[in-house]
Amino acid sequence: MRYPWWQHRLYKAGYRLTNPRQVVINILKNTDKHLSAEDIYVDSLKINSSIGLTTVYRTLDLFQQIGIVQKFDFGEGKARYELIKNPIKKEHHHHIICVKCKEIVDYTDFLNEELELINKTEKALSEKYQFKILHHTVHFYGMCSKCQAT
Amino acid sequence: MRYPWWQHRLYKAGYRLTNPRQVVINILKNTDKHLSAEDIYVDSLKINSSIGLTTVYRTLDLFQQIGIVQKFDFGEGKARYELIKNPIKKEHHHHIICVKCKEIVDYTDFLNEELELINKTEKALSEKYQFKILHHTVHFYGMCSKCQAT
DNA sequence: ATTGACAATGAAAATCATTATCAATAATAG
DNA sequence: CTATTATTGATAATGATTTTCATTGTCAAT
Repeated sequence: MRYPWWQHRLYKAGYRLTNPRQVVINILKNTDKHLSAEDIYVDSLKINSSIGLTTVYRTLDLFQQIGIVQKFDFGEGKARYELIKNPIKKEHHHHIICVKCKEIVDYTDFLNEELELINKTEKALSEKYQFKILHHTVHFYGMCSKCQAT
Repeated sequence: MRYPWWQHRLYKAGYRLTNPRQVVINILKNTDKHLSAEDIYVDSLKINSSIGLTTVYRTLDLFQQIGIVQKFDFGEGKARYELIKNPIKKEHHHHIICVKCKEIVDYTDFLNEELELINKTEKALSEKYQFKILHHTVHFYGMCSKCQAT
């Protein structure tokens, strides 16, 4: 394929390639953090100072719908976004979230053991419920050591 | 124990038993839906017309922190709440969410197969990352059949 | 039963992430 | 290169959640 995978997805779904979309992709590609729309907007201004926050929101929403980006809600009152990682690759991870201070810990333990189950589940669910599944999340919620002390 | 489990948790964590808290618990106990704060507020008015929306929010947040209630963010722009279900019991379930129309499907398939892995993971994570884990979520995101057609 | 300390409440205003509106601009087809 | 649309950006609007603060309720100790 002559285009990057995400560009393929854009075209295949009938959307155009624009500068704001490239900028957002690049920002996400170059971080391993979970960025909020605001974070991405601020970063995007460094590259193209005319990009609007609205466009960032629209772009992230679009990317999420065509399966380029994963949207996370950790209960902070705002969403965070990440490029979808291949579950087979190392970058794939899950999260532990403190219900009090909202600290987020990424973990990669047991992902191999989980992979088979997830694949099996994903396959069965997409047939049974007629969903085209794009990605999944596993979140453990609890209280971090600091907040337990309080 | 002479008190219901949730009441124990309240007292153990140093909180008082109040009418609004009882009302919120009762509403959650008598539904299998994922209610929003507003939903719960509306229902609570039928029981005690002087309860405020603010208190509902505060109560849900408190319950979430002491492990009575599970807070869900399905990406609708508002949170939903549910009493924590015992993973061993039948009521425990996970979710499939349409990234476009936000339809939420509960599923209980493969939960038995999952149980062992979840328990093992939960134990290991709580030791490794020093979290007191209260509950977990598994979400599959995709596009429902209706939205695929559009 | 009464009281005092302080947790909890409710009303209203404030905050803040996200979305709608709409005229201007840019990307692709032909 | 031009026409046709998708896309954009500025702004205003929305709506869920939080803050503030004066009032009230809970519970342990009288």
